[in-house]
Amino acid sequence: MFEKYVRILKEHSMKVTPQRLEILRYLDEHRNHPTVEMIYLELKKRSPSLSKTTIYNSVEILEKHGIIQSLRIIGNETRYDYRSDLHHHFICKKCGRIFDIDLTCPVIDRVEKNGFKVEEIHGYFKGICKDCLEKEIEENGPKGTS
Amino acid sequence: MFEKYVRILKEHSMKVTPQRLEILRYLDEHRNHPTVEMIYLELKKRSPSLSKTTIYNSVEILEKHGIIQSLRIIGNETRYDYRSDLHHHFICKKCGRIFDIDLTCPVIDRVEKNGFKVEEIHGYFKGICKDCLEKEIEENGPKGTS
DNA sequence: TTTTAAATTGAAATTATTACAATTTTATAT
DNA sequence: ATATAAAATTGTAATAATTTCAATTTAAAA
Repeated sequence: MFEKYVRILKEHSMKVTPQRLEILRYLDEHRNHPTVEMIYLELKKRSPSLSKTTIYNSVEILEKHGIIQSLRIIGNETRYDYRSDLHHHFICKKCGRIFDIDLTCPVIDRVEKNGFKVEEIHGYFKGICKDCLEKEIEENGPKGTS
Repeated sequence: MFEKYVRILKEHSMKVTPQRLEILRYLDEHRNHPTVEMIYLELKKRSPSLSKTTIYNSVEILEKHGIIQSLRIIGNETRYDYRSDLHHHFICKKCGRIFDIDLTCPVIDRVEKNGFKVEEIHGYFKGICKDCLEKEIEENGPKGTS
């Protein structure tokens, strides 16, 4: 059940705690780029003694070890992504869902050509997702037929 | 002095107020991607009755009209950029300065090929800027000679 | 099993932002 | 120039997100 996450923590010489395992599992199984609040409310159902500070501490150290990644794509809250590899994000302005975008960034070279040493890239795309576009067409007819 | 900003506000049918003019001028002349707090502290020197709420209100409406742009590149605060055209940002992890990066994004097409309609792009690059890299070389010798 | 360093917890503090009601100001019509 | 109405500014209070901190508990090494 948790072997996978135990292994990850041990690989990083991090202590294995039930809280960290639950947080990792939640992020891995949901992939919904949740806020601390979302993780907290969900996990608190099964572990009523869980503290929100623990979530803050855990996501901080998990990110520091490069196990997870934080996002600041919308609103005032930080969101967390189980994936830590380089990829971008798209947020739908209609439904609010955040999608992972698997693209390698073709402009790093050009930025580095200006003398910058690039260590991280965060690409945030905002617009309307496929599903919401299709719904719009159903409702309004194709190409805004009025 | 302020004619430029008066013109911008009028073009958008926005009321012209001294506060808005000062905020626009500050953003235009500094280009340091300041937080609300930074704008507030600076402008308050000359206009002691200025309210922080006014800064929040103003940057909100200026952004809504596409006159300025907001950034969420580091920390918990929103930063503001006088430029509203499409460009990216680089933050130096050493000196904390934020640089404008003028690159057109070559991946929009590929994102849209996946069915998304892209309306905004925010590219955040993090690393070490040219100046800080050069300082490192001065201090440590070239290529980490120890 | 003991020990010790690290993690968890909950409360309090801090920081960023938003809400709101009273007052003032802008810009239009007179 | 003046009156008016709508909108902006202000200061305070409320909310929301995050951080700090000290006490307690726990993980894992000896």
